[in-house]
Amino acid sequence: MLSQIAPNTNLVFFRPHEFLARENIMADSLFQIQEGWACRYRMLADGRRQITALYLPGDYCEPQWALGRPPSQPVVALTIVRALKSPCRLPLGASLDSPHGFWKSFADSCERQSNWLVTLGRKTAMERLAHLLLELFERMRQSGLAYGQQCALPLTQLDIADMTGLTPVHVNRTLQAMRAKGLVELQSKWLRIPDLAALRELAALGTVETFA
Amino acid sequence: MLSQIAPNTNLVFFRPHEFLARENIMADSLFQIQEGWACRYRMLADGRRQITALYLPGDYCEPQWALGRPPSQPVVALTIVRALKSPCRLPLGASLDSPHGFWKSFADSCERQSNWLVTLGRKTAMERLAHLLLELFERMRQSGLAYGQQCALPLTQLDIADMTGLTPVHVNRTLQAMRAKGLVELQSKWLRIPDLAALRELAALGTVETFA
DNA sequence: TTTGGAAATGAACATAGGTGAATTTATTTC
DNA sequence: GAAATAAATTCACCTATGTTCATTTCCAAA
Repeated sequence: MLSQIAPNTNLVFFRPHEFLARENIMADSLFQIQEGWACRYRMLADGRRQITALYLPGDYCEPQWALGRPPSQPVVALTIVRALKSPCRLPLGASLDSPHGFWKSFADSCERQSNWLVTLGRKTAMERLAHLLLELFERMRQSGLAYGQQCALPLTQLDIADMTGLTPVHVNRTLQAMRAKGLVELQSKWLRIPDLAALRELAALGTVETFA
Repeated sequence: MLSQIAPNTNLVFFRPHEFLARENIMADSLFQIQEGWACRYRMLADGRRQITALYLPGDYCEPQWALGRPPSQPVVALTIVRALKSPCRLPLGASLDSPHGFWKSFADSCERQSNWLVTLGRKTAMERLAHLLLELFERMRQSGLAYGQQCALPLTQLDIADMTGLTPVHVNRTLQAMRAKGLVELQSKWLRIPDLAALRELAALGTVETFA
């Protein structure tokens, strides 16, 4: 794959908790995650935290930086991250018509963000978790990182809480209820979804949504 | 201003409740709102609704359509809307470097959306309302539609509830509490903010945020 | 000017999810 | 493989917000 790396592109690594970008500091480069997970978030003054995006292998971090303004939220590695770094200004021969690549990725992330507005604004705890686990599984599968009904899920229950707008205690309670119903298996950073259709129904509640 | 309208651009009108776009039906054109308000939303199967974007005068509706995929959520007029309609594919000589125009507008809407994730995920009812009223006031002011500390706000309390992820009853309670504290005046579709700084502090809770 | 429907308000009660603190189980690290 | 640290789990109790339904106020249409 090395032969596909464009000029001005090089490999970089981050350790867990290391920043890929800090608030208000102009990003000079765009990353494409090769391996590992990262997240964007915002902290409130009293310590409340909300994760606003997750970056998985294959994702660009962060498409919006190409629109030419400094990151308004920090991005931090959740695991060891290996990424391709390239100059920030619309790299990658981004054509609006190509069904893949940068713009596709950007449109996907906009749509996911909009789906999360619905989930955070209107869904119950169990529906939120269903949405999250399903979305992550589908994204991992699209990158060829799912194996049957399973995939890696290197998030702590605290991370999950900060993504779903719940408390860690309630995430724990709710995951147990979901396990009891046979909706998910989740242990030691590994997710299995025994019944995809059931989880989809729970997450979407009848709306037509594709987690892409 | 008529002289500034590009070829292939023409004026269109919508009545309240009329659709500017429907779910999954490819938009053939992009609107720039001249007058009136519209919103994008999603309904769940049991009737819960979440508004995911508001379109005010000056806004493009909807930047994402230019990325070449059908709208995933309907857009409906909240008031009488007058808009400029132009062919959908990246109109407007959109240059990435211009500090205004299409891409600026797009980046703004991405950032607002991300701010709403934080608000819906982590903020209390009063903080949510403060965020909403402040954002709307600032946007109206930037379009020259605010007068001193006041501006039009043609939303019902039901609309506000569907934007903030609350119930109409609780919106009502909370607005009254805010009135009692002298934080806002809101009556007959008109908003006045006696103390901008106080409302900002309540909305942001110490995080550095600009509602742009 | 009336009138009919929408919007706002009010009040009593219910509950999903939050809080705080302790305990147990995993996971690193040396 | 023992110690140290982080993550998950449990429990008792609490509260912000939801629910239901009635009442009042506001407007727009005739």
